[in-house]
Amino acid sequence: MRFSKKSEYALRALIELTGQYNRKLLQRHEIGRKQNIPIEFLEQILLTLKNAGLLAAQRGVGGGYRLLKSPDTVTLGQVIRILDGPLAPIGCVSKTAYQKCKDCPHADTKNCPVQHVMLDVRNAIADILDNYTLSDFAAGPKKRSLS
Amino acid sequence: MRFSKKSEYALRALIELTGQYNRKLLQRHEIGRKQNIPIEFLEQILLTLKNAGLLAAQRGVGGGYRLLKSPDTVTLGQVIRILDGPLAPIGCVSKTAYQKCKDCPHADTKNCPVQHVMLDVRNAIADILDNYTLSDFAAGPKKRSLS
DNA sequence: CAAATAGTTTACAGACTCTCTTGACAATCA
DNA sequence: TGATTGTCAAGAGAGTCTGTAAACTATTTG
Repeated sequence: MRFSKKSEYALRALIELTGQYNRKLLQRHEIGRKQNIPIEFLEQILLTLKNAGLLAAQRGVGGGYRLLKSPDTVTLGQVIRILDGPLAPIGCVSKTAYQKCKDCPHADTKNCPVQHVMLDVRNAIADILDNYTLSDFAAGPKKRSLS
Repeated sequence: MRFSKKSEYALRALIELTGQYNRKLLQRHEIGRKQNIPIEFLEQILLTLKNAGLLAAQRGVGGGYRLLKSPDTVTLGQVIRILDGPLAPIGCVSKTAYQKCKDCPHADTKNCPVQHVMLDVRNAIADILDNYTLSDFAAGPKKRSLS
């Protein structure tokens, strides 16, 4: 039950980009060096984030990446879903990418014990990650609701 | 961010075994048939659960598996950790299998934003799964604290 | 004892994913 | 034009996931 390196790198890269929001462009190698991320892999990740509409890129001399959306409006949940897909621990409790269980004898009955507890888990995860913005995140550890 | 089929099958199998706790032995194919689980794969899972001390097995005619521990004392968190490893979404926030970050620039500083939020996530997951017993689980959907 | 039953163990196969690299290409700027 | 920087497609290598297969051991029944 792990998040991928991709997601982790994406979040770390976004710390840098949030720090430069509305300021300057950041190049791949700057981000890679500061956050210690393999640069070619990072590139893929930045591209994915760009294609998802979070970043803008500029080519050529003095080019680089910048955060397109306000860091107040982007949540960690959004970022992780872009890289890792749904937060839900099993497909049949995902709200953004629901998939019907194929082999569960309780499928469709609304009485599946597995589904019930996994939905709790999904909601707990989403409650945290969908309410945590890049601004919160880049500001570093701070008071949060309750653990 | 998915739990494996192994964990899901394990939980479904344990519903059956909890239902027969202190009653009769259940054979692989009974469990497999009722829960619609590929029998040879199920076998591996039951073995793993047995080796973890949750089940007892008996060979020969009339053999089968039974739950060894009281279903009140076994939590879903325990089961999932046996099959899928730690609940934590990244190694550096696992309480049962901590692993130091290798590439994080904040490693060891206690100021890592990623670590901070992921710890929240880990705790949210563990709070649910480590407080949900097989008895709760096999009893089916019921009132739980708060979602 | 013999045969049937049922769990045990080991091996592995196919598909897929994860992490990362490579190389050719396109746009921008000096 | 040439250097810089992002874009895109492909794939390599290792590992994991989901299962299958086959030989083995223990137990019970007859």
